[in-house]
Order: sequence, then structure tokens, then C-alpha cells
Amino acid sequence: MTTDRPLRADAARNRASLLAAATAEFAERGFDASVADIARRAGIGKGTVFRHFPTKDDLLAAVVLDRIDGLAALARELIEAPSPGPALRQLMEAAAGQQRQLDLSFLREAGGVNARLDDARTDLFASITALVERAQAAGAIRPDISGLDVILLMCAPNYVVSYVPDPAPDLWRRYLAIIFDGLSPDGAGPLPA
Amino acid sequence: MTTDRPLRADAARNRASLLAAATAEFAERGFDASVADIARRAGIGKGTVFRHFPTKDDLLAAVVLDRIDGLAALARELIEAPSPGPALRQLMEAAAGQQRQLDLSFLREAGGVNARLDDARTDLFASITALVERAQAAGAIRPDISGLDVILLMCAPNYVVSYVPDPAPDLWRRYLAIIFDGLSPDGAGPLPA
DNA sequence: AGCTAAACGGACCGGGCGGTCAACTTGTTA
DNA sequence: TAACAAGTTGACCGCCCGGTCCGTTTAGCT
Repeated sequence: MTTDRPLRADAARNRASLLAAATAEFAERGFDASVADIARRAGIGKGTVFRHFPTKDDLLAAVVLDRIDGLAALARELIEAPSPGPALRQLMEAAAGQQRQLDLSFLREAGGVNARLDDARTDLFASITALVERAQAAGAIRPDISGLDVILLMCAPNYVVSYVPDPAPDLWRRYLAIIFDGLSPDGAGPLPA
Repeated sequence: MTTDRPLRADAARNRASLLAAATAEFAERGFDASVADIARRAGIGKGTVFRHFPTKDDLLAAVVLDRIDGLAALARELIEAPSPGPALRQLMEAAAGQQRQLDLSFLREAGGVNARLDDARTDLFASITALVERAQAAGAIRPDISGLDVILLMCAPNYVVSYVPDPAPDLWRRYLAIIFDGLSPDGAGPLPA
């Protein structure tokens, strides 16, 4: 299908700065950031953006993709960690700390726009599930928690913080700490649903 | 300023169905729901919408207002409740259960668009703070929690659930339970920030 | 019933968006 | 260095949105 001819030098450069600009802009303004603004920030023309990514959605997918890849890589490492409880927490901190506003959007079905994205998500999901199971075996977290629970909850601090007027840059740690405590095995009663 | 002449009968009817339609539409599609769609759903013309609310923001404010008023009323009641811990939880459940997607947006400065909204928010905040303090005095939740923490966290379940493909209608209870457990006094170590 | 002002509604406007295109520039290769 | 393909660009298109306006309808009063 795609003949993988190597990218021309300037094209590669533009692609990189485009990705950086998109990451920043999406982080600051959310998905509503306009393509024109992103292009301006990257110092390239709007047309060039669409040459690299046929659609704004594809651009977002690319941005989100390497976040997920990074997280998945970390998760894979952490599976081997000696103490699974702290390892799980470390992963959640990495997730909450690095992303800002991108949030949970990557959970949406990519609709085949980007098959790589679907793979990465599946991969991340598998690693997190393994991590969770190890943490449960070690008695670090309650047994009725799933990998999905963790994925969902690790994004909550960012969401919550995004609504406080002048958030301290690491305020998210506060809410992550509370949520992580909620995962501990001495909680009251079984979880609904 | 505003001479409070009583509303004409049809105008009152329209205003009511407009509010209902706006509530539903905002809940389903978020703030991006178009005014035209809301008008159509209410069975009125678009111009009529702007007659009742000069701006889309004002319409949202009105919708949000009675959510907050309702919550504030409940909070005020619950302050007198015999067991403050469950009372606080009940409030958080009411907040998480009734709203869908409106989320935390009401925390944004209304910018004077609607002074009533600011008042209601302040009122809710005060009642929740009182509730929290009583719960702390009873040893039901950890002492380093603020009213703001509770407001933020009680909206998280809804956010989180909105990203799962086919959520059970009360899946939010699951995440609220986890979060509420995180508020309990036997958490590990002091909270950051 | 008849009158008036309140209320209605939809064509219309300006602006911003995602996406396209054809003329132009530039890296690459022989 | 010549020539071509790959890459760039910004003007442009169509669409949709929030908001306006004015001709029309209608509730309420006498």
C-alpha cells in the first residue's frame, strides 16, 4: 500500500516541529485548537499540515499515539518491578503528570483512522492489567479492580485540576494520592457494578 | 433595573420547554450543542431562544443554576444530619448521579454574566465546607480535605464514565465508591499540596 | 370585538473553521 | 548543474455557528 520512501529532509524537520506545536497547542486549548494556530506555531503553512496528516483527527491521533507508546513502554518495564504496588502508582503518576488536557480522549474508538493507535491502546491495556494483577497478588490494592478502572482513574486528576483557577503545577498529585488510597484493599465493602 | 412584569402565558411555557431541551441537549452533547438544535428540540424558533437568554452562555448558566441550587439545598439540609460521614457521601452521590456531562464547568468564573450563579456557587461551597468539617469532626474523613476537594472529586465519576463505551447507567457509583474510600482517615501519609 | 404590546420565528449576517488546490520552491539524484 | 519529483504555501471554498432583525402572530385587557 504505502511505499515507504524516506522523507525529504525539510519535510522531516517540518513534521517534527508540527508534532511539537500540535502537542503544545492541544495541551493548552484542548481539541478545539485550530489547525491554523498549530501551523502558525510550528512556523509552517496550513496546507503543509494537511499534507502530513490528511485530517485534524489524524494529527491528534499522532500526538496521542506517542503519549500512549511512552506510557506502554513504561508499563512494560514496571511489570518486572520488585514491588508491584509502588510500580502501579508510578505508572499512574507518569500518566497524570505528563499529559495535560489530552485526557481520556484516546479511549474513543479510533474508528480505524489509525490502526497503530488501536494497537498501542491494546498494548497499554494489557500491560496495565498485568501490573494490576501483580499488585493484587501482592495485596497492594483491592482485588475487585480492573485495568480499565486504573486507566480511567489515572486520568481523573488532570481533569479535576483543569477546573481550578490557578492550579499549582503539581496539584494533580494531591488528587492522585486520594484516588490511589481509594484503591487500597482496606476499603469499605465491595465495589458496585 | 428590570421591571418585573409577569411573563405572558405562552412565553412562560416556551421558556420552560426551552430550559428542558437545553438541559437535555447539553447533557447529551456537551456545551457544543448548537442553539439551533436546542430550539428545534424545544419546538420553538431560534430567535425565541435569544429573546429569553441574550447569549448561549446565559442559557447554559440558567441550566447549571438550578442544578447548583438543588445541590445547595440538599447540602443545607444534610448539615443537620445525625451522621455526617454518610451525609457527605449522600451529597456526593446526588452530585454525581444527577448531572451528566455538565461536569465541573460551573466552576468557571461566570464573569458576572449571571450574578445569581456566583451566589449559588458560593452558597453551595459554604454548605459543603460545613459538611466536610462536621464529617472531619466525626472522624469520618481525613482532616486534610477541603470543600473544594470534595466539589472537584464528586464530579470526577461522571467524567470518567463518559469515556467508557457502553456504561451501565450507574457505573458512576463504582468510581464514587473508590474516591470516597480515598477520603477516609486511614489513608497513607499526608496529602501533597 | 378590537387594540396594543409582548412574543415569536426564520431569513439573514459576519466570522471562523476544516479542508482543497494550483502555482511556486527546494531537496535530491544522476 | 540540470531536471524532476517532493514539498510548501496561502488564497480560496463550503459549511456551520452564534447572534440580529423585522414582519407576523397572539395573549391579555377593556
